[in-house]
Amino acid sequence: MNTKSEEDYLKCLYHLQQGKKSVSTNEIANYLSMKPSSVSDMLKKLAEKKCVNYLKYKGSSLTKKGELIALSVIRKHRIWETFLVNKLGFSWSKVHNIAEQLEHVNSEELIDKLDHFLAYPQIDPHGDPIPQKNGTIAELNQKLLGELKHGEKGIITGIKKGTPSLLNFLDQKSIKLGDQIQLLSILEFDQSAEVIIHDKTINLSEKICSNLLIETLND
Amino acid sequence: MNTKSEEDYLKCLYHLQQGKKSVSTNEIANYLSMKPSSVSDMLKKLAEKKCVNYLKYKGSSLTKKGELIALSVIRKHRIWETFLVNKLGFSWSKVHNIAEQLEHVNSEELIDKLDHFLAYPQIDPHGDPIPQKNGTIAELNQKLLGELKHGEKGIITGIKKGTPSLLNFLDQKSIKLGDQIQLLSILEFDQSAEVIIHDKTINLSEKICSNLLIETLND
DNA sequence: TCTATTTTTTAGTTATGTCTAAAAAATATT
DNA sequence: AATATTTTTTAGACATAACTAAAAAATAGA
Repeated sequence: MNTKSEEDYLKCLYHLQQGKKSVSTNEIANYLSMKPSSVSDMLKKLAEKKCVNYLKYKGSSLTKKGELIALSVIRKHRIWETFLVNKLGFSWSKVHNIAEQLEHVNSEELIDKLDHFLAYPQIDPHGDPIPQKNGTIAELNQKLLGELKHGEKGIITGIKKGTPSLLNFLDQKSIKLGDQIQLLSILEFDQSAEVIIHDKTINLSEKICSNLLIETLND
Repeated sequence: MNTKSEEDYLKCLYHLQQGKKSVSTNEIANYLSMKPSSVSDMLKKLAEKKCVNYLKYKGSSLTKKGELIALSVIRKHRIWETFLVNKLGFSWSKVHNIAEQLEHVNSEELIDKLDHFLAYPQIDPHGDPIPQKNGTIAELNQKLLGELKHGEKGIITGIKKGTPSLLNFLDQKSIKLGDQIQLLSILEFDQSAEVIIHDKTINLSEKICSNLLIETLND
Protein backbone atom coordinates (compact mmCIF):
# COMPACT_ATOMS: atom_id res chain seq x y z
CA MET A 1 0.00 0.00 0.00
CA ASN A 2 0.92 3.60 -0.58
CA THR A 3 0.48 6.54 1.74
CA LYS A 4 -1.76 9.47 0.90
CA SER A 5 1.36 11.51 0.37
CA GLU A 6 2.88 9.05 -2.08
CA GLU A 7 -0.38 8.89 -3.98
CA ASP A 8 -0.50 12.67 -4.20
CA TYR A 9 3.00 12.79 -5.68
CA LEU A 10 2.24 10.08 -8.23
CA LYS A 11 -0.97 11.77 -9.28
CA CYS A 12 0.82 15.11 -9.57
CA LEU A 13 3.54 13.54 -11.69
CA TYR A 14 0.91 12.00 -13.94
CA HIS A 15 -0.74 15.36 -14.52
CA LEU A 16 2.50 17.30 -15.04
CA GLN A 17 3.98 14.68 -17.30
CA GLN A 18 1.31 14.92 -20.02
CA GLY A 19 3.15 15.36 -23.31
CA LYS A 20 6.62 15.52 -21.77
CA LYS A 21 9.26 12.94 -21.03
CA SER A 22 10.15 14.25 -17.60
CA VAL A 23 9.15 16.71 -14.91
CA SER A 24 11.43 18.97 -12.86
CA THR A 25 11.56 18.97 -9.08
CA ASN A 26 10.54 22.61 -8.95
CA GLU A 27 7.45 22.01 -11.04
CA ILE A 28 6.30 19.35 -8.62
CA ALA A 29 7.05 21.52 -5.61
CA ASN A 30 5.08 24.32 -7.16
CA TYR A 31 2.10 22.15 -8.05
CA LEU A 32 1.94 20.62 -4.58
CA SER A 33 2.80 23.84 -2.70
CA MET A 34 5.82 22.25 -1.11
CA LYS A 35 9.51 23.02 -0.90
CA PRO A 36 11.81 21.47 -3.51
CA SER A 37 13.81 19.78 -0.76
CA SER A 38 10.72 17.87 0.37
CA VAL A 39 10.09 16.82 -3.21
CA SER A 40 13.65 15.54 -3.61
CA ASP A 41 13.21 13.34 -0.56
CA MET A 42 9.97 11.87 -1.78
CA LEU A 43 11.26 11.28 -5.30
CA LYS A 44 14.12 9.30 -3.85
CA LYS A 45 11.67 7.23 -1.85
CA LEU A 46 9.36 6.64 -4.83
CA ALA A 47 12.36 5.68 -6.96
CA GLU A 48 13.30 3.04 -4.39
CA LYS A 49 9.77 1.70 -4.63
CA LYS A 50 10.15 1.57 -8.41
CA CYS A 51 7.28 3.97 -8.98
CA VAL A 52 9.40 6.78 -10.41
CA ASN A 53 12.40 7.08 -12.73
CA TYR A 54 14.57 9.58 -10.96
CA LEU A 55 17.92 10.93 -12.12
CA LYS A 56 19.50 13.44 -9.76
CA TYR A 57 19.35 16.96 -11.15
CA LYS A 58 17.68 15.61 -14.31
CA GLY A 59 13.99 15.38 -13.41
CA SER A 60 11.68 12.43 -12.99
CA SER A 61 8.94 10.43 -14.69
CA LEU A 62 6.51 7.69 -13.72
CA THR A 63 7.40 4.05 -14.26
CA LYS A 64 4.66 1.77 -15.55
CA LYS A 65 4.03 0.75 -11.95
CA GLY A 66 3.77 4.37 -10.82
CA GLU A 67 1.50 5.24 -13.71
CA LEU A 68 -0.91 2.45 -12.85
CA ILE A 69 -1.10 3.63 -9.26
CA ALA A 70 -1.65 7.23 -10.41
CA LEU A 71 -4.40 6.11 -12.77
CA SER A 72 -6.14 4.15 -10.06
CA VAL A 73 -6.13 7.20 -7.80
CA ILE A 74 -7.43 9.39 -10.63
CA ARG A 75 -10.07 6.76 -11.34
CA LYS A 76 -11.21 6.89 -7.73
CA HIS A 77 -11.17 10.68 -7.73
CA ARG A 78 -13.34 10.93 -10.84
CA ILE A 79 -15.77 8.22 -9.79
CA TRP A 80 -16.28 9.98 -6.45
CA GLU A 81 -16.79 13.31 -8.21
CA THR A 82 -19.41 11.68 -10.40
CA PHE A 83 -21.14 10.36 -7.30
CA LEU A 84 -21.06 13.71 -5.56
CA VAL A 85 -22.57 15.54 -8.53
CA ASN A 86 -24.96 12.94 -9.92
CA LYS A 87 -26.26 11.44 -6.70
CA LEU A 88 -25.75 14.00 -3.97
CA GLY A 89 -26.47 17.08 -6.05
CA PHE A 90 -23.18 18.90 -5.49
CA SER A 91 -22.29 21.52 -8.02
CA TRP A 92 -19.54 20.65 -10.42
CA SER A 93 -17.23 23.27 -8.93
CA LYS A 94 -17.41 22.22 -5.29
CA VAL A 95 -16.49 18.57 -5.44
CA HIS A 96 -12.77 18.69 -5.99
CA ASN A 97 -11.64 19.07 -2.38
CA ILE A 98 -13.97 16.38 -1.13
CA ALA A 99 -12.85 13.99 -3.87
CA GLU A 100 -9.24 14.74 -2.90
CA GLN A 101 -10.02 13.11 0.42
CA LEU A 102 -12.21 10.29 -0.84
CA GLU A 103 -9.72 9.20 -3.50
CA HIS A 104 -7.41 7.91 -0.76
CA VAL A 105 -9.97 5.58 0.81
CA ASN A 106 -8.57 2.12 0.32
CA SER A 107 -11.07 -0.52 -0.79
CA GLU A 108 -11.22 -2.02 -4.21
CA GLU A 109 -14.63 -3.46 -3.49
CA LEU A 110 -15.92 -0.02 -2.56
CA ILE A 111 -14.88 1.57 -5.83
CA ASP A 112 -16.19 -1.38 -7.84
CA LYS A 113 -19.57 -1.17 -6.16
CA LEU A 114 -19.69 2.59 -6.52
CA ASP A 115 -18.82 2.29 -10.20
CA HIS A 116 -21.69 -0.17 -10.63
CA PHE A 117 -24.06 2.08 -8.67
CA LEU A 118 -23.24 4.94 -11.03
CA ALA A 119 -23.79 2.68 -14.06
CA TYR A 120 -20.13 2.65 -15.11
CA PRO A 121 -19.65 6.31 -16.03
CA GLN A 122 -16.90 7.06 -18.51
CA ILE A 123 -16.69 10.83 -18.11
CA ASP A 124 -16.65 12.77 -14.87
CA PRO A 125 -18.61 15.98 -14.24
CA HIS A 126 -15.66 18.11 -15.34
CA GLY A 127 -15.71 16.31 -18.68
CA ASP A 128 -12.55 14.33 -17.96
CA PRO A 129 -12.36 10.64 -18.85
CA ILE A 130 -12.53 8.09 -16.04
CA PRO A 131 -9.67 5.57 -16.32
CA GLN A 132 -10.80 1.96 -16.51
CA LYS A 133 -9.77 -0.61 -13.91
CA ASN A 134 -7.00 -1.86 -16.19
CA GLY A 135 -5.55 1.62 -16.58
CA THR A 136 -6.80 2.41 -20.07
CA ILE A 137 -8.10 5.92 -20.46
CA ALA A 138 -10.30 7.12 -23.29
CA GLU A 139 -9.62 10.15 -25.42
CA LEU A 140 -12.38 12.69 -25.43
CA ASN A 141 -13.81 15.11 -27.87
CA GLN A 142 -15.62 18.37 -27.34
CA LYS A 143 -18.57 19.01 -29.64
CA LEU A 144 -21.66 21.16 -29.72
CA LEU A 145 -24.82 19.45 -28.57
CA GLY A 146 -26.19 19.63 -32.11
CA GLU A 147 -23.17 17.76 -33.42
CA LEU A 148 -23.67 14.62 -31.33
CA LYS A 149 -24.68 11.46 -33.14
CA HIS A 150 -28.17 10.17 -32.39
CA GLY A 151 -28.02 8.21 -29.17
CA GLU A 152 -24.64 9.64 -28.20
CA LYS A 153 -24.04 10.67 -24.58
CA GLY A 154 -21.76 13.28 -23.11
CA ILE A 155 -21.17 15.74 -20.31
CA ILE A 156 -22.06 19.42 -20.50
CA THR A 157 -18.74 21.14 -19.99
CA GLY A 158 -19.24 24.62 -21.31
CA ILE A 159 -21.36 27.27 -22.95
CA LYS A 160 -20.17 28.82 -26.17
CA LYS A 161 -21.86 32.18 -25.89
CA GLY A 162 -23.33 32.67 -22.46
CA THR A 163 -25.98 35.35 -22.88
CA PRO A 164 -27.95 36.12 -19.71
CA SER A 165 -31.12 34.74 -21.28
CA LEU A 166 -29.47 31.43 -22.10
CA LEU A 167 -27.94 31.12 -18.60
CA ASN A 168 -31.32 31.96 -17.19
CA PHE A 169 -33.03 29.30 -19.25
CA LEU A 170 -30.48 26.67 -18.20
CA ASP A 171 -30.85 27.69 -14.60
CA GLN A 172 -34.62 27.36 -14.79
CA LYS A 173 -34.31 23.84 -16.15
CA SER A 174 -31.54 23.20 -13.58
CA ILE A 175 -29.19 22.24 -16.37
CA LYS A 176 -25.68 22.63 -15.02
CA LEU A 177 -22.11 22.03 -16.08
CA GLY A 178 -21.24 18.45 -15.23
CA ASP A 179 -24.68 17.08 -16.07
CA GLN A 180 -24.88 14.11 -18.37
CA ILE A 181 -26.94 14.56 -21.52
CA GLN A 182 -27.93 12.15 -24.30
CA LEU A 183 -29.08 13.26 -27.72
CA LEU A 184 -32.00 11.21 -28.97
CA SER A 185 -32.75 12.94 -32.26
CA ILE A 186 -32.79 16.25 -34.08
CA LEU A 187 -36.23 17.24 -35.34
CA GLU A 188 -36.28 17.97 -39.06
CA PHE A 189 -38.48 21.05 -39.12
CA ASP A 190 -36.75 23.30 -36.59
CA GLN A 191 -33.47 21.53 -35.84
CA SER A 192 -34.46 21.30 -32.20
CA ALA A 193 -33.20 18.34 -30.22
CA GLU A 194 -34.85 15.63 -28.17
CA VAL A 195 -32.50 14.88 -25.30
CA ILE A 196 -32.45 12.91 -22.09
CA ILE A 197 -31.21 14.84 -19.10
CA HIS A 198 -31.81 14.14 -15.40
CA ASP A 199 -33.59 10.97 -16.57
CA LYS A 200 -36.26 12.99 -18.38
CA THR A 201 -36.78 13.58 -22.09
CA ILE A 202 -37.03 17.22 -23.09
CA ASN A 203 -36.73 19.32 -26.21
CA LEU A 204 -34.00 21.94 -26.66
CA SER A 205 -34.05 24.55 -29.42
CA GLU A 206 -31.46 24.81 -32.21
CA LYS A 207 -30.08 27.91 -30.51
CA ILE A 208 -29.31 25.90 -27.41
CA CYS A 209 -27.93 23.01 -29.44
CA SER A 210 -25.38 25.31 -30.98
CA ASN A 211 -24.32 26.83 -27.66
CA LEU A 212 -23.87 23.87 -25.34
CA LEU A 213 -20.40 22.32 -25.38
CA ILE A 214 -20.47 18.58 -24.76
CA GLU A 215 -17.54 16.37 -23.90
CA THR A 216 -17.98 12.96 -25.52
CA LEU A 217 -16.16 9.66 -25.68
CA ASN A 218 -14.06 9.05 -28.75
CA ASP A 219 -14.62 5.75 -30.47
CA MET B 1 -9.75 20.27 13.19
CA ASN B 2 -8.76 17.01 14.74
CA THR B 3 -6.47 14.35 13.37
CA LYS B 4 -7.70 10.89 12.49
CA SER B 5 -5.81 9.63 15.51
CA GLU B 6 -7.47 12.08 17.88
CA GLU B 7 -10.88 11.21 16.47
CA ASP B 8 -10.18 7.51 17.00
CA TYR B 9 -9.30 8.09 20.66
CA LEU B 10 -12.40 10.20 21.27
CA LYS B 11 -14.64 7.65 19.62
CA CYS B 12 -13.01 4.86 21.62
CA LEU B 13 -13.50 6.78 24.84
CA TYR B 14 -17.14 7.33 23.97
CA HIS B 15 -17.72 3.61 23.46
CA LEU B 16 -15.80 2.50 26.56
CA GLN B 17 -17.37 5.11 28.77
CA GLN B 18 -20.96 3.88 28.36
CA GLY B 19 -22.37 3.50 31.87
CA LYS B 20 -19.15 4.43 33.67
CA LYS B 21 -17.72 7.66 34.97
CA SER B 22 -14.19 7.05 33.73
CA VAL B 23 -12.05 4.75 31.61
CA SER B 24 -8.60 3.40 32.44
CA THR B 25 -5.56 3.89 30.23
CA ASN B 26 -5.14 0.14 29.80
CA GLU B 27 -8.69 -0.30 28.59
CA ILE B 28 -8.11 2.25 25.88
CA ALA B 29 -4.77 0.72 24.90
CA ASN B 30 -6.42 -2.64 24.67
CA TYR B 31 -9.36 -1.42 22.60
CA LEU B 32 -7.12 0.41 20.16
CA SER B 33 -4.37 -2.24 20.10
CA MET B 34 -1.78 0.23 21.31
CA LYS B 35 0.67 0.44 24.16
CA PRO B 36 -0.45 2.18 27.35
CA SER B 37 2.41 4.65 27.02
CA SER B 38 1.09 5.85 23.67
CA VAL B 39 -2.33 6.28 25.22
CA SER B 40 -0.93 8.35 28.08
CA ASP B 41 0.67 10.71 25.59
CA MET B 42 -2.50 11.18 23.62
CA LEU B 43 -4.67 11.65 26.70
CA LYS B 44 -2.38 14.44 27.81
CA LYS B 45 -2.72 16.04 24.40
CA LEU B 46 -6.51 15.70 24.34
CA ALA B 47 -6.71 17.09 27.86
CA GLU B 48 -4.81 20.18 26.68
CA LYS B 49 -7.35 20.55 23.90
CA LYS B 50 -10.12 20.32 26.50
CA CYS B 51 -11.62 17.24 24.91
CA VAL B 52 -10.83 14.90 27.80
CA ASN B 53 -10.86 15.09 31.58
CA TYR B 54 -7.62 13.45 32.53
CA LEU B 55 -6.30 12.85 36.02
CA LYS B 56 -2.93 11.12 36.16
CA TYR B 57 -3.26 7.53 37.34
CA LYS B 58 -7.00 8.00 37.77
CA GLY B 59 -8.44 7.44 34.32
CA SER B 60 -10.17 9.72 31.87
CA SER B 61 -13.54 10.75 30.51
CA LEU B 62 -14.84 12.90 27.68
CA THR B 63 -15.63 16.55 28.23
CA LYS B 64 -18.78 17.90 26.60
CA LYS B 65 -16.58 19.17 23.76
CA GLY B 66 -14.95 15.76 23.33
CA GLU B 67 -18.29 14.01 23.46
CA LEU B 68 -19.70 16.18 20.67
CA ILE B 69 -16.71 15.42 18.48
CA ALA B 70 -17.01 11.70 19.20
CA LEU B 71 -20.72 11.79 18.37
CA SER B 72 -20.09 13.57 15.10
CA VAL B 73 -17.55 10.92 14.10
CA ILE B 74 -19.96 8.16 15.11
CA ARG B 75 -22.69 9.94 13.14
CA LYS B 76 -20.49 9.96 10.05
CA HIS B 77 -19.52 6.34 10.55
CA ARG B 78 -23.11 5.16 10.81
CA ILE B 79 -24.37 7.28 7.93
CA TRP B 80 -21.62 5.88 5.70
CA GLU B 81 -22.45 2.33 6.81
CA THR B 82 -26.06 2.96 5.89
CA PHE B 83 -24.98 4.18 2.48
CA LEU B 84 -22.72 1.18 1.89
CA VAL B 85 -25.44 -1.32 2.78
CA ASN B 86 -28.56 0.41 1.45
CA LYS B 87 -27.18 1.91 -1.74
CA LEU B 88 -24.11 -0.08 -2.70
CA GLY B 89 -25.37 -3.48 -1.60
CA PHE B 90 -22.59 -4.31 0.84
CA SER B 91 -23.38 -6.89 3.43
CA TRP B 92 -23.88 -5.69 6.94
CA SER B 93 -20.73 -7.43 8.14
CA LYS B 94 -18.26 -6.00 5.64
CA VAL B 95 -18.80 -2.29 5.99
CA HIS B 96 -17.06 -1.55 9.25
CA ASN B 97 -13.51 -1.18 7.95
CA ILE B 98 -14.55 0.99 5.04
CA ALA B 99 -16.64 3.20 7.30
CA GLU B 100 -13.64 3.52 9.61
CA GLN B 101 -11.90 5.29 6.76
CA LEU B 102 -14.85 7.30 5.47
CA GLU B 103 -15.76 8.63 8.92
CA HIS B 104 -12.63 10.79 8.87
CA VAL B 105 -13.48 12.59 5.63
CA ASN B 106 -13.92 16.19 6.58
CA SER B 107 -16.86 17.95 4.97
CA GLU B 108 -20.00 18.95 6.77
CA GLU B 109 -21.77 19.55 3.48
CA LEU B 110 -20.92 16.03 2.35
CA ILE B 111 -22.45 14.37 5.36
CA ASP B 112 -25.51 16.62 5.20
CA LYS B 113 -26.11 15.77 1.56
CA LEU B 114 -25.49 12.08 2.15
CA ASP B 115 -27.94 12.14 5.06
CA HIS B 116 -30.54 13.73 2.79
CA PHE B 117 -29.81 11.21 0.01
CA LEU B 118 -30.44 8.37 2.45
CA ALA B 119 -33.69 10.03 3.61
CA TYR B 120 -32.42 10.86 7.10
CA PRO B 121 -31.94 7.35 8.49
CA GLN B 122 -32.11 7.01 12.26
CA ILE B 123 -30.74 3.49 12.66
CA ASP B 124 -27.69 2.04 10.93
CA PRO B 125 -27.49 -1.45 9.41
CA HIS B 126 -26.14 -2.88 12.67
CA GLY B 127 -29.21 -1.59 14.45
CA ASP B 128 -27.35 1.20 16.21
CA PRO B 129 -28.87 4.68 16.44
CA ILE B 130 -27.42 7.44 14.27
CA PRO B 131 -26.63 10.54 16.36
CA GLN B 132 -28.34 13.70 15.15
CA LYS B 133 -26.38 16.75 14.03
CA ASN B 134 -26.87 18.37 17.42
CA GLY B 135 -25.47 15.35 19.24
CA THR B 136 -28.71 13.83 20.49
CA ILE B 137 -28.88 10.09 20.17
CA ALA B 138 -32.05 8.01 20.34
CA GLU B 139 -32.54 5.01 22.56
CA LEU B 140 -33.48 1.86 20.75
CA ASN B 141 -35.59 -1.14 21.42
CA GLN B 142 -35.39 -4.64 20.07
CA LYS B 143 -38.70 -6.30 19.22
CA LEU B 144 -39.97 -9.16 17.13
CA LEU B 145 -41.32 -8.14 13.74
CA GLY B 146 -44.81 -9.12 14.85
CA GLU B 147 -44.60 -6.75 17.78
CA LEU B 148 -44.06 -3.59 15.73
CA LYS B 149 -46.84 -1.05 15.66
CA HIS B 150 -48.56 -0.60 12.33
CA GLY B 151 -46.47 1.74 10.22
CA GLU B 152 -43.42 1.34 12.46
CA LYS B 153 -39.99 0.97 10.84
CA GLY B 154 -36.88 -0.76 12.04
CA ILE B 155 -33.74 -2.62 11.09
CA ILE B 156 -33.47 -6.40 10.97
CA THR B 157 -30.72 -7.14 13.46
CA GLY B 158 -31.14 -10.77 14.28
CA ILE B 159 -32.98 -14.05 13.97
CA LYS B 160 -34.41 -15.65 17.08
CA LYS B 161 -34.31 -19.28 16.02
CA GLY B 162 -32.35 -19.65 12.80
CA THR B 163 -33.47 -22.94 11.30
CA PRO B 164 -31.93 -23.78 7.92
CA SER B 165 -35.29 -23.46 6.21
CA LEU B 166 -35.83 -19.96 7.61
CA LEU B 167 -32.33 -18.84 6.63
CA ASN B 168 -32.95 -20.30 3.22
CA PHE B 169 -36.20 -18.44 2.82
CA LEU B 170 -34.62 -15.15 3.85
CA ASP B 171 -31.74 -15.77 1.49
CA GLN B 172 -34.12 -16.41 -1.38
CA LYS B 173 -35.89 -13.13 -0.74
CA SER B 174 -32.46 -11.49 -0.21
CA ILE B 175 -33.57 -10.34 3.19
CA LYS B 176 -30.43 -9.66 5.18
CA LEU B 177 -29.39 -8.35 8.55
CA GLY B 178 -29.12 -4.58 8.26
CA ASP B 179 -32.09 -4.23 5.92
CA GLN B 180 -34.75 -1.73 6.82
CA ILE B 181 -38.27 -3.09 7.17
CA GLN B 182 -41.61 -1.39 7.81
CA LEU B 183 -44.66 -3.18 9.14
CA LEU B 184 -47.83 -2.11 7.36
CA SER B 185 -50.37 -4.41 8.99
CA ILE B 186 -50.99 -7.82 10.50
CA LEU B 187 -53.68 -9.81 8.72
CA GLU B 188 -56.42 -11.02 11.03
CA PHE B 189 -56.95 -14.53 9.73
CA ASP B 190 -53.37 -15.92 9.81
CA GLN B 191 -51.39 -13.27 11.68
CA SER B 192 -49.15 -12.83 8.64
CA ALA B 193 -47.65 -9.41 8.05
CA GLU B 194 -47.70 -6.96 5.18
CA VAL B 195 -44.30 -5.28 5.17
CA ILE B 196 -42.27 -2.96 3.00
CA ILE B 197 -38.74 -4.12 2.39
CA HIS B 198 -36.38 -3.14 -0.43
CA ASP B 199 -39.11 -0.67 -1.52
CA LYS B 200 -41.53 -3.52 -2.24
CA THR B 201 -44.57 -4.69 -0.29
CA ILE B 202 -44.57 -8.38 0.56
CA ASN B 203 -46.29 -10.73 2.97
CA LEU B 204 -44.44 -12.62 5.69
CA SER B 205 -45.95 -15.48 7.66
CA GLU B 206 -46.60 -15.46 11.42
CA LYS B 207 -43.68 -17.85 11.85
CA ILE B 208 -41.35 -15.34 10.31
CA CYS B 209 -42.87 -12.47 12.28
CA SER B 210 -42.03 -14.24 15.50
CA ASN B 211 -38.45 -14.98 14.50
CA LEU B 212 -37.12 -11.73 13.06
CA LEU B 213 -35.58 -9.37 15.61
CA ILE B 214 -36.09 -5.73 14.72
CA GLU B 215 -34.30 -2.76 16.21
CA THR B 216 -36.68 0.19 16.44
CA LEU B 217 -36.61 3.79 17.56
CA ASN B 218 -37.94 4.51 21.00
CA ASP B 219 -40.43 7.31 21.23
C1' DT C 1 0.96 -2.53 57.28
C1' DC C 2 4.39 -3.80 54.41
C1' DT C 3 5.69 -6.00 50.35
C1' DA C 4 4.47 -7.75 45.67
C1' DT C 5 2.04 -6.96 41.63
C1' DT C 6 -0.24 -4.32 38.38
C1' DT C 7 -1.10 -0.05 36.22
C1' DT C 8 0.37 4.16 34.52
C1' DT C 9 3.63 7.57 33.42
C1' DT C 10 8.07 9.42 31.94
C1' DA C 11 12.10 9.47 29.17
C1' DG C 12 14.16 8.44 25.24
C1' DT C 13 13.90 6.21 20.29
C1' DT C 14 11.91 5.60 15.68
C1' DA C 15 9.50 6.48 11.10
C1' DT C 16 7.06 9.65 8.17
C1' DG C 17 6.85 13.78 5.94
C1' DT C 18 7.51 18.29 6.25
C1' DC C 19 10.78 22.43 6.84
C1' DT C 20 15.28 25.76 6.58
C1' DA C 21 19.88 26.62 5.44
C1' DA C 22 23.82 25.50 3.10
C1' DA C 23 26.26 22.95 -0.51
C1' DA C 24 26.54 21.19 -5.10
C1' DA C 25 25.26 20.82 -9.83
C1' DA C 26 23.30 22.73 -13.92
C1' DT C 27 22.23 26.62 -16.70
C1' DA C 28 22.61 31.41 -18.20
C1' DT C 29 25.23 35.74 -18.85
C1' DT C 30 28.92 38.55 -20.06
C1' DA D 1 35.53 30.45 -20.65
C1' DA D 2 34.73 32.35 -16.39
C1' DT D 3 31.41 33.93 -13.37
C1' DA D 4 26.62 34.68 -11.84
C1' DT D 5 22.19 32.75 -11.26
C1' DT D 6 18.99 29.22 -10.79
C1' DT D 7 17.85 24.63 -9.66
C1' DT D 8 18.39 20.71 -6.98
C1' DT D 9 20.22 18.09 -3.36
C1' DT D 10 22.06 17.22 1.23
C1' DA D 11 22.19 17.87 6.08
C1' DG D 12 20.05 18.81 10.05
C1' DA D 13 15.65 20.21 12.64
C1' DC D 14 10.79 19.63 13.91
C1' DA D 15 5.96 17.70 14.68
C1' DT D 16 3.12 13.68 14.98
C1' DA D 17 2.22 9.42 16.71
C1' DA D 18 3.78 5.32 17.51
C1' DC D 19 7.29 2.36 20.28
C1' DT D 20 10.54 0.20 24.43
C1' DA D 21 12.43 0.34 28.86
C1' DA D 22 12.58 2.08 33.24
C1' DA D 23 10.51 4.70 37.06
C1' DA D 24 6.61 5.93 39.83
C1' DA D 25 2.07 5.43 41.67
C1' DA D 26 -1.83 2.65 42.85
C1' DT D 27 -3.74 -1.64 44.21
C1' DA D 28 -3.72 -6.30 46.10
C1' DG D 29 -2.05 -9.96 49.17
C1' DA D 30 0.20 -11.67 53.10
